[in-house]
Amino acid sequence: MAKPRTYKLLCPIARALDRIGDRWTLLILRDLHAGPARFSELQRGLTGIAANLLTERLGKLVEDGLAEKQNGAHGVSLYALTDQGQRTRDILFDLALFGGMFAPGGEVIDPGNMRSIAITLAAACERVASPSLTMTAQFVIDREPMILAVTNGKAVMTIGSNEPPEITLTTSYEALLAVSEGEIGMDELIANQATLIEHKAGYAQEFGQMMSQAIATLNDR
Amino acid sequence: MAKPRTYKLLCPIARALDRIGDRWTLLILRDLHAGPARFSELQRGLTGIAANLLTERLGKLVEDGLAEKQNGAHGVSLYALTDQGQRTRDILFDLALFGGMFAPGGEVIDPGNMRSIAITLAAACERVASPSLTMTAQFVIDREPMILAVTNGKAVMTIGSNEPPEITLTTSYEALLAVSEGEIGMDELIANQATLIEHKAGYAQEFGQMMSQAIATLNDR
DNA sequence: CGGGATCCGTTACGATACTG
DNA sequence: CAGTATCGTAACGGATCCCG
Repeated sequence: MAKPRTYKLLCPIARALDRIGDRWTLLILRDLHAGPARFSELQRGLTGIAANLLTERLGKLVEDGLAEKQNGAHGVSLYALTDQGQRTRDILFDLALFGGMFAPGGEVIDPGNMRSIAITLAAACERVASPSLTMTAQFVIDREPMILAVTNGKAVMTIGSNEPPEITLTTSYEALLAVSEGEIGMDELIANQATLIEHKAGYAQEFGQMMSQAIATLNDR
Repeated sequence: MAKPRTYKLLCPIARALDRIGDRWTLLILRDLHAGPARFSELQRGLTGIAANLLTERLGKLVEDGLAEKQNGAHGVSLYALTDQGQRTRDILFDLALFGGMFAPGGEVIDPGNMRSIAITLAAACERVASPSLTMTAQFVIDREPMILAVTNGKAVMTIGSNEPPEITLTTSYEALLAVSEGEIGMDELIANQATLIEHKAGYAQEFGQMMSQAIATLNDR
């Protein structure tokens, strides 16, 4: 009788899962937390999602008021989180920290773009940042720039380069993975496989310390 | 090729969802957070889950080290969270608070047992409890007892009656729903549709205040 | 009766092809 | 580029049966 598969329970957890519990939906939200994205950008980042599923999931997110379709420049349309959609942030933070318990599978898969790790890095940094910390750091990973804005201990990572950073870390996805797997340390990364530029003096040490601790929280097995 | 539907991505959120992202799994964990449960108890609480799915999900949770099968008294077997499984707590807390944004569906469905609301009540109480608060409260909802243990601001709700409470609130599921929907206030609940017993003097006011605020956070639309 | 296993119709997903 | 359409396959839902 054309009934969708919903839990139809009064429990708020079930109500939440009826909106964001479907396959792919939380990963779409994950990517949208790194800033507005176009359809093809999302599709590229979600290795292997079928176009029709992405269409359907985005449609449901819009319908439920968690995302909206914006008209960007040059007639391109962008999907962005609404205020309500932003409130999935804590859930994704927790999932990222919980998922660190499990060893990743075998082969390294090209993630398509860096959106998939943006919120994870933000979660890990926020976990270890002191409540008073404020800094703007730029990451350039495989030539893709992203900005980590830490404001009074709250961390947000956004794809692009909107704000002038106090520090820039340039490295590769694979090298960063090696760090997150504990194969090399943050110090070795900076020494051998990355470039760290201080645009303002005195941020390098604090940044390095934060990142070391942050990445350690992603791998507490 | 017998490949299960996993994301196979390095992102820890994807790794997390590969363990707990399947349909029903998070709801099973929700119920297990209220204490060890037998198969039939879980099945009754998860209105409509097919037995084979519950079997499969439990098997995967055990395989992934998130739950374990215990041998209880009289040869009954119990499923319980492992330490790793306990770490889904924050995720469920956030889901409960996020899900409060959405209005529940039409019909009131008998939840089968009270496990489904245990972690939600704990989440709401912890959200509003001061970091120094410690108290033990008993809820008896539709004759089912559960214990809310708040320790230094951390809240855990467990089915049963293991600890002597300082206060007992006896009421019905429907009345509690009416409060959570804002139809009646906590004070009206206590006055008309519930019994509040202080086993130690002086806890009633603090308890009532906490519950009012807690339930308000479950309904911030 | 509790704790599942088996079977089968229905629904959702995944891959590819196609269109404005 | 941003989706729609189609179709084979995998997962789910409900029922029935089995076993201690």
